[in-house]
Amino acid sequence: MTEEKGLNFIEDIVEEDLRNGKYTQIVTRFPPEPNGYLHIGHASSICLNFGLTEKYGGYTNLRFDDTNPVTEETEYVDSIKEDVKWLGFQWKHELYASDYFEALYQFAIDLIKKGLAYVDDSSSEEIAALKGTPTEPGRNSPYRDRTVQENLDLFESMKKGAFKDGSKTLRAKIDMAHINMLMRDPVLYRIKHAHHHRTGNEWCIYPMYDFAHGQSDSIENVTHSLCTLEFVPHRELYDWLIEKLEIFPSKQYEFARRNLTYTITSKRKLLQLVNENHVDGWDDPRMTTISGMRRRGFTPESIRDFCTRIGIAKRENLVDMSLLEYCVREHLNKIAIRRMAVLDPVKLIITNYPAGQTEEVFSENNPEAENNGGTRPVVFSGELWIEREDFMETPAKKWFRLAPGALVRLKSAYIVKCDDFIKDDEGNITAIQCSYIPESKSGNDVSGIRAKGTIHWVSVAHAAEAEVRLYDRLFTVENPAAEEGDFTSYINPNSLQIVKKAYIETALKDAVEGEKFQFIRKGYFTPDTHSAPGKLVFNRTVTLKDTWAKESKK
RNA sequence: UGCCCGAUAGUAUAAUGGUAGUACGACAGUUUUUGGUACUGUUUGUCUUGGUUCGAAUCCAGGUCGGGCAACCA
Repeated sequence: MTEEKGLNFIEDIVEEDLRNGKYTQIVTRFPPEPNGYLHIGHASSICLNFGLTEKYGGYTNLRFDDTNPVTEETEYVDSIKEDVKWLGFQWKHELYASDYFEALYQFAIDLIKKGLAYVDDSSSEEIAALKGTPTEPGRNSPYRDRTVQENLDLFESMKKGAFKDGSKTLRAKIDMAHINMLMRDPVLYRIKHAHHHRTGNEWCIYPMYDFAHGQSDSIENVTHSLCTLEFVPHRELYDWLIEKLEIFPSKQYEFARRNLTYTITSKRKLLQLVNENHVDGWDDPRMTTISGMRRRGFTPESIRDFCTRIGIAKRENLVDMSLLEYCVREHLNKIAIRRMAVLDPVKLIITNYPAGQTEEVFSENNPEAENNGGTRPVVFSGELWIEREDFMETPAKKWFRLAPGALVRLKSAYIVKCDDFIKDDEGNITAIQCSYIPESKSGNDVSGIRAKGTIHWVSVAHAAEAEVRLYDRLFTVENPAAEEGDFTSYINPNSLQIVKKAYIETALKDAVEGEKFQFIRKGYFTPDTHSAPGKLVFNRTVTLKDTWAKESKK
């Protein structure tokens, strides 16, 4: 079978490497630093790395880039593993850069012996001062010409804890006039007397990213090391270290990180939202973290579909949130169970329905399911809750819901005609009076009447109650990170609207976390993580498309 | 005033010297007991100037614009 869709530039590289026999299988890795929760941008990277080995054979490792003990925590490790698994991917090996601390230490000694690294006593300010600028060369450190033996001894003392934080570093000896600033004798090791989440107090020197990442890739025989564009200048150093160390030549390739409108994808900024209590935690349903989207009701399938659709390239981008919403609607439409819930209730009284009478009507569970999903019984009565917005005292043009004198179908039940309505002293409508047409019962309608509109309802005497949380975009601007000033000043004050008491049909009473529902005509909903029987809480994942909302604005 | 990366409809992404496609969005229509879904149609694009070529989004040169690079972060 031939591939119809065009390949992205990384797939091109992989196919070329496979075709010319450079590799017989490929190895990739997903390498998060455990200093925060994963977000939609990581999902894209995960899909790329795991997707590549699923497609071309080989495997993908999960590797925690835990070389900075002060920012990293086990809580983050656990959440990252959960999120990757939830997205539906299985890593071959669970690995940690900290597993390689001893190996990396030996690499450093190797470099020193080759005369390619030295211990520098300069402070970080002094190092910066000698670094030069992008347009001026740097100057050599006074400690640059120490002998190999002296460097070996000093480095060993560093490891043994003889020196204070910041007093010494190990640096590569490359070229202080190099056009690439990262090649101007980059720091390889720094002293940090800090507790590490895995190695405890065993080490007091920690490798920098540049001395850990490529070597870890190499140790694991990673063939294609994929990272984001900001690491392009690091590639030269990545290759230099592998060459001088004479180890497996992993290759780094860079792609553009994905950005999404009306949100942020920066762990630092997400952490700020959490710390400053702008949101309810990392898994707040308004957050585009994996855990937030999971709690909001997104499915792994929809997120993976989204990542496939936005693709991978090297140019800057800002993807429309509407595409993500499309993907989740597309999946939920197929799997979500249809139920009726009234969020903003007003009473509808059927004056010609016998007082106290009830009857069961049957309503489809999911018309999009293969065999229709079957039906469930719903109790109908003469006193119902309907949505306040489904009635208009003075109907707009093209309005075909309830209005004085208008006919409307009550979903899965009867057609009713609005005869009158009642207002309180302040002019609020408190009840709508209708008469129903007995011959129009859903399923065997012999009335010959056609109602253009259909609305949902819940019987007053049989309704259960639930809290419903309606979410909107977290920011008021498309690209909060690019705006002037602090991004938190662009937070949407109406991003969460809580409906304390919504009326739901009885079939919804046993809803549990993980279940997906469509509240007919209102959107897709899922029980919140803190929802409990008797105290139900639903999160709105996304609204349905609403062409009437557009029409009514005309 | 150095080096590196990039530029294709509103957005994202294909076309790898040979018909500029696809998806989302927008707009219009058909179907509909969800103003949902489904289906149909319409709309809009190669940053710029030269060059090579029978032929350039693609190759070359210059320019413009956007992003990155001077952490003991990753």
